[in-house]
Amino acid sequence: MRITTKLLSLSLSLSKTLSRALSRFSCHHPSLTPSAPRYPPRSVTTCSRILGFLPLSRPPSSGAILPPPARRAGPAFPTENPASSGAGVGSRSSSRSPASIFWGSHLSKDPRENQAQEYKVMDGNAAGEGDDNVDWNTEDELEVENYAASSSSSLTPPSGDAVSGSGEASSSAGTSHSKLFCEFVVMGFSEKLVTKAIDEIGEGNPDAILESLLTYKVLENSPQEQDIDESAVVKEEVMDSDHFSSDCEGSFLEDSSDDDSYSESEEVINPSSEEKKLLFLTDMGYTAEEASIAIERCGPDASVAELADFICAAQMSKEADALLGPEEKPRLLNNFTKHKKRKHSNCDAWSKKRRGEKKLLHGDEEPIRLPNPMVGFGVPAESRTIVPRTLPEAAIGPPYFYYENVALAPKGVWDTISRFLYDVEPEFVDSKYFCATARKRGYVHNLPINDRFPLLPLPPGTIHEALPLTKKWWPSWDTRTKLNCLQTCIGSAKLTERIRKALEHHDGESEPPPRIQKYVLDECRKWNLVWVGRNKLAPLEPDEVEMLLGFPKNHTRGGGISRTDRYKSLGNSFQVDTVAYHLSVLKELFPAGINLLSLFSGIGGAEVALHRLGIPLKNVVSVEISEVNRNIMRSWWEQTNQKGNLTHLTDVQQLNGDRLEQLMNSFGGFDLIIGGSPCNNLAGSNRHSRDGLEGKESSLFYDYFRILDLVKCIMSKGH
DNA sequence: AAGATGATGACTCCAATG
DNA sequence: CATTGGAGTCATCATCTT
Repeated sequence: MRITTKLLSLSLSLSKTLSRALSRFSCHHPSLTPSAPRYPPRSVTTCSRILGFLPLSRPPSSGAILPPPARRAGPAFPTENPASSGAGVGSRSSSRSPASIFWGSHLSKDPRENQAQEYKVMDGNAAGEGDDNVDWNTEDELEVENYAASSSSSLTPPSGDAVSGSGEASSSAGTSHSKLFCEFVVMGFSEKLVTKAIDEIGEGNPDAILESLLTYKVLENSPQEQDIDESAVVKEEVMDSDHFSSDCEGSFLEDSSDDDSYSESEEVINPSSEEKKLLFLTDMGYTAEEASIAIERCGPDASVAELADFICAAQMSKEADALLGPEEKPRLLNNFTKHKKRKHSNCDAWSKKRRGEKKLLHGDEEPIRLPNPMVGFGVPAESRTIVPRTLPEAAIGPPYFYYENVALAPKGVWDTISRFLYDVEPEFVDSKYFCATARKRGYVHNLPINDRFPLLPLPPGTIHEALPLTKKWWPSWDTRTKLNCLQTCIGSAKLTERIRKALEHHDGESEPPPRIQKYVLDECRKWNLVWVGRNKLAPLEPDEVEMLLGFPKNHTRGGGISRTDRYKSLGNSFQVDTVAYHLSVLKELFPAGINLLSLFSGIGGAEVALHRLGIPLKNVVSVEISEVNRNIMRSWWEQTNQKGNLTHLTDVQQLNGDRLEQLMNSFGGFDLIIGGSPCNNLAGSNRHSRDGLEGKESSLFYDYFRILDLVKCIMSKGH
């Protein structure tokens, strides 16, 4: 029944190694530590494929580092999701373009196609007049003055604080290396090996160079067993990748349409996600056979990480068969097989097993835990001394980056996010320490954390301060002082009517009976209701939500935006004061202003935060799928008399290296890359599709990483 | 067509309890 | 240490109404 500890830790460490190896395949990731379990040939192949191995002939800069799992899988399953409904998912949703079914087609896409969806806003001083409509107190003082179009600070912040160029790429690469060289380095080969290979073979034959590099890689690890087998696998998979874009296309489409024909059947829990995982695993370099066996054994609901675990474990157990003895493996397989019939993912047994695994681990293998209290590296009210953190070298900017998502994600999600984002420890913060509403979020960033300061004026800290008119009607038995998380839906009028009737029934008494109190308070907490009259509760108005989240009043109002859309956009947004506190350290680093790449911009929480901090926005490239949200931000941009340039793009998936390089060439690179990718597949409120990081929308996280890593690469290449 | 409404649990953490 | 119950969560869908 129990899996042996040996196999468990083996499997887990392999999974971790795999993920680390994946992460490593950017020019900023340090090499695997010598002590780490080696898994090189597989990793090389895996990552090479994920990197878009085959188009060696393509311009290096156009290469995406890591296609998200859904990129190909999404359109291969013609669900009902086209752009129209996709846009409704929320401010950070992103529809899948059928044209982007395959990486290859992506690469060959005319960059102008993306440009066509883009429009330029407000060049220079052509901004709209007055900011009278904007309603925060310090608006006037904060308006940026004396804007000088200096680009001197665009690449290197003046302070040496956290800036120590990313070692590997800048040390020997310099600017003299060819694009080919850079491409191989990006793939994860050491500069030494690449130099050696190119010297031996010359630049004319990339395929031969690749062969050599793979050979070196194998030779490097030859003292250990198993490598002979693996080298064979490498070859095979290189071949696979050669016809990867042509041969597979048809079959994938056929398969998916077949699936679709019985997808309505209730026995099939989630065929498309199964297929997705199959594709993802084959992308990772496993054979289709391995992948489908894993899915069959682990069940249709196993995560990709679990499936990878399984395959690794199976491979290792196969190889270690002679050593371990024959009775161990069947146990392992049996255990995994048990999960096949589970109706829901992350079953208890699995969770317990995982928990058990983690207990066996130590040191940095600990899973990420949420802090209690959730104050991150410090909040304004708290005067504890901040321990200076040490960032992994690969994480150090430029550029700075800042990533956000819900703190209460399913287990393992933050471990994955952290691993991809250069092993930076997430900072979990509840906005209730900044304002009158809770908002538990995780932030992964490489910003300095000393000398932060809060936005002024400080926002109201309690419900009564934020909504003074409610104080009069607030009963003593409602002890809330902070609101719960503001979400995308509000309580209905019918609900508040029911509550009113329940309360009126006990109007003569001094207090309603405990049962009624409990009912009312439960509903209040669930729907964030506030007291607006005798026995009268009401959901928050959109402008109250704006205020609580730190946006100017009427930020989301007007211009054809419906009330429902306002709630939705606001519910998906940053809490400005919280984010601004973290970003405040940029003010002295970039006195002349910053160039900003804002992914999943939504209604512009990042831009508003920086603006309120008094940090001039020089060049802002904002990517946002929802037209409604783009309109909101464009309107804000004009109303606040911005002096910089705003470039709006629609789809993060279409932002490739070419386009990025083109944008960066025009103003010298980004100082900050900020974004919170879609949370809807992670959020607890989602009963329907809480699929984790591999979910349809939430998997766009990998695009955040892809783009961030591209920018890092482009910037380290030097312009 | 857009808005309003109600129905739809699971997962995770944590404090209290035994 | 294991168990239990409470609390909270950037949501989605079908259906009805306006």
